[in-house]
Amino acid sequence: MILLTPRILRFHAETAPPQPQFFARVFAIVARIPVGRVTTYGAIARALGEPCVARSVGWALHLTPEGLPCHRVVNQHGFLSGGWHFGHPDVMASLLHAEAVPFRDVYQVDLEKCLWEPDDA
DNA sequence: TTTATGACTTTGC
DNA sequence: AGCAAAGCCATAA
Repeated sequence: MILLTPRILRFHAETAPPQPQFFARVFAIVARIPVGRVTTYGAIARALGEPCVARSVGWALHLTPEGLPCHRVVNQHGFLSGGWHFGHPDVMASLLHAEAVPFRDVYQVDLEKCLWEPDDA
């Protein structure tokens, strides 16, 4: 289940940004990433209909609620950019290894094999 | 309100 | 193929 932090909810309630529940959309897609697969910020952004919000997607993931498989989100090169959020990329790498995600390098997954493109439809 | 930053992407060299 | 610069969006200060 997707959980929005009180701060985010309050922000939406007060300012009503042009992109309603932008975070919720990102979170929903991240939550739909199958086990053993990973996706990229660009793919998520594209699923949102805005290919250029990749950066914002990373921002949203910064506020990732607990229970969201944010470790399955990597950059276009397959690097565990977000791994640092876990304290150490090895933590993220371990999570991905546990899901049988093919690695191209120690901190780089093989997008050719495990890339999952989200479908917002 | 304006400026600066970021878990990015794409284009150009 | 690999490195550098510009662009885009949302957020934080």
